[in-house]
Amino acid sequence: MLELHTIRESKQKVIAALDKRGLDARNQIEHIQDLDESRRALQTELDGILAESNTIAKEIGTLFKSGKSEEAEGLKVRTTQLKEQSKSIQEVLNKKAEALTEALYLLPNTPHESVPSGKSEADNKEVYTSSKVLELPEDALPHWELAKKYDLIDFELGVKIAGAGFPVYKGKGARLQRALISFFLDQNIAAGYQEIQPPHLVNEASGYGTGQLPDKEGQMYHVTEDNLYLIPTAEVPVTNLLRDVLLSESELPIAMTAYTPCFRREAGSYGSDVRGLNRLHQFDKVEIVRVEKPENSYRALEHMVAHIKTLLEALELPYRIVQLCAGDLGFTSALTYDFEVYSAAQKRWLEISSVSNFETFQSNRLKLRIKDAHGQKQLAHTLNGSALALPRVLAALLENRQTAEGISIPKALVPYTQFDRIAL
RNA sequence: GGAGAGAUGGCAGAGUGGUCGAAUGCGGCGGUCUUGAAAACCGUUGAGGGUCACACCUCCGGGGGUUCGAAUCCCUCUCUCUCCGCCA
Repeated sequence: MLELHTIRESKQKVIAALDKRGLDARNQIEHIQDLDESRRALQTELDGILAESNTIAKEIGTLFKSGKSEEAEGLKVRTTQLKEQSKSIQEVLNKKAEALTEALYLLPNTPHESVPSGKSEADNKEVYTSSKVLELPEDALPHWELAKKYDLIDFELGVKIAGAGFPVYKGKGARLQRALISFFLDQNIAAGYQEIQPPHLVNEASGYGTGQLPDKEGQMYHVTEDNLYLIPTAEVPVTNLLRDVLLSESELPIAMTAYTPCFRREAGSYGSDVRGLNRLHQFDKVEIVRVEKPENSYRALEHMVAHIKTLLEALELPYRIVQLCAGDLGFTSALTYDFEVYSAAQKRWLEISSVSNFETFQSNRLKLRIKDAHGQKQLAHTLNGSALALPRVLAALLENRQTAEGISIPKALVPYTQFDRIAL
């Protein structure tokens, strides 16, 4: 969530930044400011009362010890009054503080200055395109047909076991999936990321920590019996490893990578978007997460982008990078690059990675801070990116690498798959 | 599922009603010594609010209560650990 002092000190800037997202936050910001001011006024009033009552309590103690119990009894009357006062102020104060937190939770992150303005996907800015886009023959098949032809994925069986959006990978399809996971993890480790295997269920505090709650409440599977959530991405458990942590500068940067399945309810999705592997309730993803000093975070973001490029190049896939416009930016992000792979058979771009700098938006909720050598504390910056999301990579591999003799496996993957072709 | 124990600063760990924001150790920071480092020794070192800065206030898992006064007593919730049972 946004920092209160930022709102207090640069109110107009915050409003302008949120306006770029297409959000008129003037009233919300005013409301927050009112709550903040009245909260502080009440706090000051309460502090005064508590100070007096502390002083009297000490006096009473001294009086009792020196045997002047009558005088002490006299003072008790005053403390009783103070107690009543402080109690009623405290009640109002708690309500204000709660309302303030709730109001702050509802505000999305402010976009970085360089984020292009715009309303939707259509306004995103293409910043890089890899060599040339493959031309496939007219009879090229989409991946769901290829998956069937070579018996790699069974969507119907998934429906029987769980429901739509829960594919069953079989034989070389399963092997290819596993190969991709290992390949990505190994590449990430080689780039300096520490491998983590986190829990796949998280508690409520973790959901709030990275910003899925309360914003995306309905998009996560909720195990109500135990009040746990199935993770929508490894970002949640991995970033929350650092919740309530005070880091020393020497511990930075922190770079972690994790493979996990991801679970998303995708309530409201429909149509051709959900065909095949395009949108699933359960999918695999390898994630990278970084914690950085504020002054280094944008350089780190560029490094992440460069690293993800190497993954796609190793897979020999045509791709482009787009910078999301303010209107398309995720709730928690200040700047996001999306990687999209071209699906020749579907004739469309498929998002396979999203790399973001959250600046202090997450760390403010997480209470993730850095302490420098002089004892100065500041919030860390958090970043993450997919490296990479599996299903669409798999889809793109199948579609882009189909030949009359079957599907050829990129060289870099062969050591992992142990086969270089999927044929009938 | 049953029984018991516990939750205190970056970490470990003392503290059963006022002298406790809290002993001690480790870690961190500064210094002495050293060519440099280690060791040793000396000093320093919790977090949040508030203030120009002080003052002041809050915080010993969360919430409530008793009391003039609570880390300490009571209630409650959450979580952790141990033993038993069940089990991959």
